[in-house]
Amino acid sequence: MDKLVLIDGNSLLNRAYYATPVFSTADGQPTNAIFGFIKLVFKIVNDLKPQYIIVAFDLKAPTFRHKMYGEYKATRSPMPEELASQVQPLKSLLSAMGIATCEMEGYEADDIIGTLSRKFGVHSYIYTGDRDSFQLVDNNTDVCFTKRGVSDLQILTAENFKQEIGLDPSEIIDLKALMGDKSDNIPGVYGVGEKSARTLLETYGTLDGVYENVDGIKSASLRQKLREHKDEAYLSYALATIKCDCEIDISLENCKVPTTYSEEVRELFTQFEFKTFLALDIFEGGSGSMQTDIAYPEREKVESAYKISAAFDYVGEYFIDFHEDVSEIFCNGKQYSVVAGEGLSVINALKKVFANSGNKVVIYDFKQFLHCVGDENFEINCDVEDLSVLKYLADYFDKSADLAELCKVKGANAEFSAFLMRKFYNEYCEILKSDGTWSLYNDIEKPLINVLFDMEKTGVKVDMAQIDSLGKNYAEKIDELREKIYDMCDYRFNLNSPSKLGEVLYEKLGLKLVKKSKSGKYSTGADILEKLAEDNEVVRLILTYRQFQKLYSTYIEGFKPLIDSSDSVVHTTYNQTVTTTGRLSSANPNLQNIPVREEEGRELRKVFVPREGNVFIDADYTQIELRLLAHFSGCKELIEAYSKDEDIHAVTASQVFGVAREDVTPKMRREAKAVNFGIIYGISEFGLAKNLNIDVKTAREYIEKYFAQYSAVKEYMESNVEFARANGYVATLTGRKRYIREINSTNYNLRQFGERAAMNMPLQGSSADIIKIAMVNLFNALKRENMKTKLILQVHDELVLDSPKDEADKAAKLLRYEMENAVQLKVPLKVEVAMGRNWYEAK
DNA sequence: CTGATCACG
DNA sequence: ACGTACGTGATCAGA
Repeated sequence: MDKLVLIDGNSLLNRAYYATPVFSTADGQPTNAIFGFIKLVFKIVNDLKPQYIIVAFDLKAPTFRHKMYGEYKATRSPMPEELASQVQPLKSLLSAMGIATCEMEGYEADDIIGTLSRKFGVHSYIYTGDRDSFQLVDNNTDVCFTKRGVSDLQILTAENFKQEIGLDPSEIIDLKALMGDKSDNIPGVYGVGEKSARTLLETYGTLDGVYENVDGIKSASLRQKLREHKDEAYLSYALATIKCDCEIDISLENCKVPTTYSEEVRELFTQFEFKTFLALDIFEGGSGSMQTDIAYPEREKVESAYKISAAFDYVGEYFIDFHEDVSEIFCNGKQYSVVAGEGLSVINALKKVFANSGNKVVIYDFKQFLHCVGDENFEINCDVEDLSVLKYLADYFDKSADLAELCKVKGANAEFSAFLMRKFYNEYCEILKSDGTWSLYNDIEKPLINVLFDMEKTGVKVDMAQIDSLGKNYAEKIDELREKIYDMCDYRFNLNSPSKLGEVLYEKLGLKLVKKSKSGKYSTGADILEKLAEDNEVVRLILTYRQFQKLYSTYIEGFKPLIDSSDSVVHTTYNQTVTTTGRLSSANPNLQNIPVREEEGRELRKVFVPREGNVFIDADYTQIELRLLAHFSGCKELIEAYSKDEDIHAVTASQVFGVAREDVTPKMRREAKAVNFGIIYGISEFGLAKNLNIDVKTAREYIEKYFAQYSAVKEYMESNVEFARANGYVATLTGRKRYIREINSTNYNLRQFGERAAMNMPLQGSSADIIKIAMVNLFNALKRENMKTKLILQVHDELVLDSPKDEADKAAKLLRYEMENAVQLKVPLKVEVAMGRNWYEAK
């Protein structure tokens, strides 16, 4: 049977808009929704191979439903401007493409689709993001529902409908009649939600059935609700019913799926800057192949060292998807699947590839590869590019974990991973080169890979005696506290379970409930317990218990298995490709969150020690993000304060509280410090109030005062938000980008979050840029000076060196110099350096 | 496998 | 009327 595709144009354009990050052409026309829409159309045509296609649209004019019920869709907020401006261009494009569209005054797209699905005696496939259309499913009609985004399709057919939805298609109308529909403002029966509506339909079958048996309904309140809102229920039934017998004058002949497209379409794609589509062979004179499919190369399984050795005599580009057991390697037009086994090690086979300076290697996660090499004689003379780092910088949206997943996400065959690397590599390079961030990759991130590898490989030495003795102390404390708490509560329970603790605290001990968590459980977070602790001994003990429990489980027990028993060294892994701001992260173990704020935990830093005969040199940027704020905003007061090396929090305090510098109290300084932090985070009254434990009104006054004093900062923050709104992203000093989809969201909370992220990222991210530059430069300087000093730790604004005593002074000077001079800003970068026999002393 | 909690910048 | 500081990772409990 012939296939007819019916697309709910408005619904899918909307989905495409929110699923695709906002982007625009050079002249400012947003095109993301159009792109997403056409991509989906191509995908449907390609996968389903239908004979006919029609796209139905709603019109602005009121429909028969509005006449029935004035409030119909009244609560719907208008389309965002960036989306509205894409509707007409899409229609023109579809028309140029020869794809039939249909819209009718007085009717919605749903009605058009319903009617057409019954009209021609073909099998219809309805594509929509709207559940209303579920009622249209029958033996000749499937609904392809875009669950999230546009690619996650749920296919509903006559066969699977009951199983997937739990109802028959026609019952969708009865369901809506009872429960209503918030998005369309269909009232339903007030007080009846999905749950009770489904129960009713299970029992009585239809809306009529429900009302015929309304007297027999057990629940008095439900019975009353149904009686009271009977009119609304039947009105809702009428509103939810899709009309399948509209008068539509359209013939199938005019709805054929095009095979090739005119020059006009090519021009429109060019105008919209749709490079992906221009690359397709779908224009007049071409084959009409919609296949974005790449012509995959020959792939050969190799198990003999001899054979692969011959292949690797080739000089040129190599693309390597490295795994110790099976590596995929693409070179010279062919992909080799190298299976490690007796007499064939992938590393050995690759030795001559890396040794030949005429080669260029593209690999996914070079640092990981270097850890696997292990061979002292493995020389690297060729240029090496890391696709995982390139992807991190260029592909802002995809969060796929590894190369195999990336291939799948891009709709390609993951077996040809190495071959596909070339395609991805070229795409990413082009993106970085065209948006001016090639140097961020080439001069910072790429050399940083080797720095991080060296840091990880070197590792940090651990004092085993110290960790054991601390562990013992903590364990004793924990036992003691646990028994005391059980005694005082007169009840033994799992102290580590927040939910049990909540029950005991609030139900058994009858403490005043402050707040419930999202999932309806009692909150027992430290900020809440601290308020209760003022006049409750048990709560104080619980807080202390928690503190030691954390230290013991995470930093003693959690650490032990990660210490190399042969030399007492821990090797963390620095992840270069996870954060949205450009920071590194550290894992297994995380060495970037070793306690420091409380003395009990700070002791743990005595565990980390230099190697024999060495000292630690620790250097911290002081307030680097606030200095960047001064730089970017150009705020005169801040720049002046930093130029004179003044106490910035005290300066802020005197300005915000309107007192002379010498009259600033410690409390005022503390509060001003919180304001300064708040500014960096994209301040909100509520957040500041919570942090300082003051009321929202006071917090608001602080913020207003701050912005009144530092108007340039206010303008700078606003400009970030504006920029993000217009461009969809914000950027750092080096051009590192973060796209913020939430910035134009219609959801207030999401949008607010987007705005705070837009304010924070350039500061946090530029700080990350700067320390990365310093790390690369320091690494080179240490090498240049032939020094044995090793960079071993990075904690966002702090670097730690493990340095032989006889070169420590020189190393400290280099360290300070490279950090302070990584970049030139309008304010000086200040670094505090300290030395010590362990991390505790050096900080 | 997610949420709550808490360690850091 | 709602839910709120930015960025991470580890551990534990309880589905």
